Amino acid sequence: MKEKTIDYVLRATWMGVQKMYNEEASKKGSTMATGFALISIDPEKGTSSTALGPKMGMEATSLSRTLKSMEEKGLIERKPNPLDGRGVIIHLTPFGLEMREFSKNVVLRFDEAVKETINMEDLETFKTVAHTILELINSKKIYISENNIL
Amino acid sequence: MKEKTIDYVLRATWMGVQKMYNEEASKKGSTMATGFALISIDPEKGTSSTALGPKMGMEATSLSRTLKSMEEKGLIERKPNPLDGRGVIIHLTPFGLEMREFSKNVVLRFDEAVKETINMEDLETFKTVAHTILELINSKKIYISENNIL
DNA sequence: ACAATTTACTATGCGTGCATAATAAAATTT
DNA sequence: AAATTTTATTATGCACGCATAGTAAATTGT
Repeated sequence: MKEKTIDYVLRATWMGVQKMYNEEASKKGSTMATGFALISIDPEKGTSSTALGPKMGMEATSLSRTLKSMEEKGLIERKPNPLDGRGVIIHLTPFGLEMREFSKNVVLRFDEAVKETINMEDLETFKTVAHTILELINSKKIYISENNIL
Repeated sequence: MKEKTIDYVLRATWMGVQKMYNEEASKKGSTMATGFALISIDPEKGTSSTALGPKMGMEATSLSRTLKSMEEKGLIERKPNPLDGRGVIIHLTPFGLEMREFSKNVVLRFDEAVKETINMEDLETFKTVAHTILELINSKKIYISENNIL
């Protein structure tokens, strides 16, 4: 059996987690990305659109459609930022808060299940390796394809 | 600084790799998924549609659109399977073969870069942990949300 | 042989994230 | 103060993978 490349392992594992998260979320008529967003919104002070993406580890613009559907579902409200005419602060509705608890539990229980199954040193190694891979990519110094330095 | 959950680490890392792969592929007018498909198609014997998905670690149906666009771009040809009236064998065109080499190099160079940066034991641990996480999910025995056993 | 089931696809809707572009309101320059 | 640049946000096109549903050919059961 041929050795799997690192990208394959990463992709397959993340896809598995994603699928599980979507299955869980769909039990409540929600989705994975919605759950992540709910978790990342400050339940008291709210969170600006711009801050939300980075907080979730993604581009700020990637949430446009998700936030729109969350508003339509009554999970969030967008209130103008009194200090900045451009700004918007996203607040959770009571329903949003309720769904936030559910989403948070799904994530935490999965995290616990992993921690119960895998010993701490190995998990630390896992995180460190993942971090190093990301750094390697972002260092833009790996020579990948002929034409360019990434 | 709060500890990141395992799902977060996995997701962020895979997203980083995916982004890099797409940037590389776009230099040749291709995409990540197309590259993965090219790599997984047997250059000599070809590969059936059904076998391709699982070979790439995904559902067999997930490739419908990708394969269509690959055919339109002249990367592959679909030939009927003489042994099975339902079956189709996907073959690489000369252009497909050329692009396959490129894609393979991108993957292999990234894999090498990772291996040069991270020591082997840690990488092995990484792969083992990833595998264990997937097993944990697929064992369907983790209790995640209230209503159901996943 | 005929009917029922299974298998190999293909197509399509949905969610997700990136890139890009547009708009409007700061902030900065001049 | 006016002009330029930057920043916050939204919208949209594209790629990707899953789920679902359809079609046609093979297989199995009777």
